Amino acid sequence: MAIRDERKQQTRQALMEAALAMVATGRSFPSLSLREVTRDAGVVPASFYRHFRDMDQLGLALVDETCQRLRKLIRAARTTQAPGDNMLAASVSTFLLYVNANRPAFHFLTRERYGGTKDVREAIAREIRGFTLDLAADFARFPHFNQLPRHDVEMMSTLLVNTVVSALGEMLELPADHPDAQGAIAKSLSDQLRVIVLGGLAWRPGAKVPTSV
Amino acid sequence: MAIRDERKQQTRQALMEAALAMVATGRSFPSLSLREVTRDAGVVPASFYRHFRDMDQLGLALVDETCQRLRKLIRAARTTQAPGDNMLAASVSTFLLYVNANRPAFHFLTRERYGGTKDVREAIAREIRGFTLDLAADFARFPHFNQLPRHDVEMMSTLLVNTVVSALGEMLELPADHPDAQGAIAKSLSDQLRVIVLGGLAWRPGAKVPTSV
DNA sequence: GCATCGTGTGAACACTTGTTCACTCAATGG
DNA sequence: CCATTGAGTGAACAAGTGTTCACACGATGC
Repeated sequence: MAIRDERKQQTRQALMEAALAMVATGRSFPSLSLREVTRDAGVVPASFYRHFRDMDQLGLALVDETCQRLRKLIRAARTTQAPGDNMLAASVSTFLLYVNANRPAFHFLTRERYGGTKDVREAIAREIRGFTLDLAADFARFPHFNQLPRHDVEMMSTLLVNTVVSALGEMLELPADHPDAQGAIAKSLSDQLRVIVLGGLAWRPGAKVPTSV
Repeated sequence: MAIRDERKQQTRQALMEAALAMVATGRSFPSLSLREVTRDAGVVPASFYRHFRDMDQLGLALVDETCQRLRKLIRAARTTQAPGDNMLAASVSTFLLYVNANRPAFHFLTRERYGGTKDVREAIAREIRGFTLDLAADFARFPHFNQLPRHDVEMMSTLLVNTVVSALGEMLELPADHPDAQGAIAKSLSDQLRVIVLGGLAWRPGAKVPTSV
């Protein structure tokens, strides 16, 4: 019962990787055709239906699997992370290593975050939110922040994550091997994160922000 | 020489609005077909070529025109903006009004920022950068910030703009008339902007941020 | 008033698309 | 060992695609 399933997963993987590779070269996922994907995967179009009902399902599977893989990696990295003064810069640099090691996956997520179908966008938003909450939990253990309302800490986590995601988008526009420009982005990103942390330290809950909306 | 050009601009506009409307309903621009657009615009496919060489050119024109329009609006709003303590919240609320009044345009820009072709992405990035520099110029006139290096002020402007853009993306996922959720986003956004400003006030240039990348 | 210009037309083209179907034939399990 | 299962095949389909062409016919400029 092994060989059969194994081969099936193999072509399933081929389909997903073909789609991922095409997105990584600049195509947008919704513009990929089923036939293109099967062609690149070295399989006849009809075989596609043995694995996915349609392209939308492929997209969802792609989100799930790439997110699952990234979550594992990030979780592993976070536990081996020694807290300290230059924690930010260190986190940034390991994050950039991830990105370069998983460019196609990040490319796909970045493009489909707003570009994909409703289901895909929601799946990605859910993943980002989950990651934000994890970060908030970590963050809420630090001196000043453990006295802030949970809501405020989440607000700042969201801000941090958004900032990282923006830098990610900027990085993916660069060619893969451009260390100078990547270094500039890294510097800018860790400066920005530092501004946010400084702001968080100066933050007092519920202070003079008129909610005039 | 008036009537002819006028009618031409009219169908050109129809083509652009048709594309914009389709993107606003959730389609991604690269997946639109030339024939679909002409059909929605009430024109035969061959007429398309009287206005654009191909769909890519339509996309670029769409970026240019929507950005131009938005820039005018924003510039007008900025000059009528009285600086003051709740400037942030006021800016946020007028910004949200813009977004709701120009949903299709913002939808298009948000989706194509990472989802479009290289040319389109670069055009949008250029626009955002231009806007960031404008904001930095404004910002550099305030007490504390006029003593920071230009580079740092731009870094913070970028951070502010990225934060607004993230909130924008979140807003566009909501249905158009959902004042409660929009209010929540507005509150969160102005809190986040406040964190950044607080961080900027606490920022000292070149202070203990190790560039270990 | 008349020749010219140019937007929009409708038909035609060669292709690609998603989906279906009956089929092969190796792995599976009793 | 032999019947069954199911991943992959290749052909066929109706429908949609981008692009081209000669043509119509009203506005334009002399």
